[in-house]
Amino acid sequence: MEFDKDEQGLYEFIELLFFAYRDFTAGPDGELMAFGFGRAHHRVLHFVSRNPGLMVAELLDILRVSKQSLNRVLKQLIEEKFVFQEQGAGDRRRRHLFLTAKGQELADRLGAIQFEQISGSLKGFSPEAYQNICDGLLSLIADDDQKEVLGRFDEARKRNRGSDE
Amino acid sequence: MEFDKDEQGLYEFIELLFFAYRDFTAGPDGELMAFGFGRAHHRVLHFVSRNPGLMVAELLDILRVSKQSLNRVLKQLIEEKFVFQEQGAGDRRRRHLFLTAKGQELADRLGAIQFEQISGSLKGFSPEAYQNICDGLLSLIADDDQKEVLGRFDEARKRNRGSDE
DNA sequence: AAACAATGTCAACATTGTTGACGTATTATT
DNA sequence: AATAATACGTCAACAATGTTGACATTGTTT
Repeated sequence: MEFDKDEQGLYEFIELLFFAYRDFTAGPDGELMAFGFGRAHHRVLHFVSRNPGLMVAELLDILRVSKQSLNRVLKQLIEEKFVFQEQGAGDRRRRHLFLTAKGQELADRLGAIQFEQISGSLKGFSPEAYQNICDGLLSLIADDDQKEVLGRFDEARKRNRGSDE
Repeated sequence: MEFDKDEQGLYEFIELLFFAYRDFTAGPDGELMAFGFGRAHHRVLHFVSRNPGLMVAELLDILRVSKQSLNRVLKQLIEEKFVFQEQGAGDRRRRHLFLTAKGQELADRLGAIQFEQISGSLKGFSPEAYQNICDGLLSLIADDDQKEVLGRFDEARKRNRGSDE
C-alpha cells in the first residue's frame, strides 16, 4: 500500500518542506550576524565540525557551489581563526580542514540552537514516527547522493564512538 | 515514549533536511532558467497558483522577504504577463494576484516536476509513514505559523472541492 | 482635514551565487 | 626528465536575491 498522492496532498507537502526549512534555518541567524557571518559560513562550520579533516573538494561536493563561492567564506573563516588547514600527509596538495577552539565553540553554539528547535518540535513523536521522518527525508535526496550522506554518517559515528559514551 | 535525541541523530536530522531541500529545490531550475526566472519567481508562481486572489501583504508574510525584494520579481512576472492584479472589491487599495493562462501553465509544469520527484521518492511509504513525515514537517514550522499554513491548506481544499473530483 | 493602510518605487548596498582565466604546488604518466 | 593531470587559490566581472531608508500614490478611517 502506498501513500496518498493526490494533488492537494503533494502541494501541501511541497509547502510544508518550504516552511519547515524557512523556519528551521532562521534560528541561528542572530548568533551568526554577531560575528558578521551568514548562512554560508554556518554551512562550512557545520560540515567541518561534523567531518574534521574534510578536504576542500569534498566540501564543494557537499555544498554544490563553485570553489570561488566557497573560497570567499572559507577565506574569512580562516583569516579570523575559526578554521585552519593542514597539508595532507600522503598527498600534500590536499588541504584538510579543521575547526579551531573558537570555531568549535561557535559551531557548537549554533548546533545547540538547532538541537533545541528540533527537540522542541519533535518531542511527542514516537521513535517509529521519528524514524519515518528521517527515512522520508533521506528518500527525498537524489539517489546518487544518499550513499555519500549515509557514508559520512557512518564515519561520524565511528569517529565519535567511545568519546561520547 | 519519545524519539531518540542523541547528538548524532540530531546532527543527522539537520543534514537530512539540508540535503533533501537542496535536491528538492534543484529540480525545477532548468525549466525556470528557460524563462530567465529563478527560484524567487517560482515561489511567487507557486503561492499565487495555490492561493488565487492572494494579496501582496499576505505573500510578503509567506515568503518573509522585504516588499522591495518581492516587488522586483513580481514586477517582472506582471510585465511578462505571467501574473496579473485585480483591485480589491471592498478595499480598493488591495491588489489581488492571479496567474494568467501562461502563468498557470508554467506553474503547473513546475508543479509536475516536483510531483514526480516526491512521488518517486516516497513510493513505497505507507500512508501512516507518509502522515508521520507530514506531521513532522508541520511540527518543525514555528508555532505561530502552523495555524496560518493549515488555514491556507483548508482554503485551497475548499476552493478545489468539486472542481477536481 | 488628518491619520492610517496597502502598495509601488528609487537608490544604495550586502550576501551569496555564477563563469572565465590564470597561477602554484604537487603528483602521476609517459 | 618532460608532460600532463590534480588540488587548490585568486582576481575580476557579473547575476540573483536579500537588506534598509526614503518617499509617493491611492484609498480608507477617524
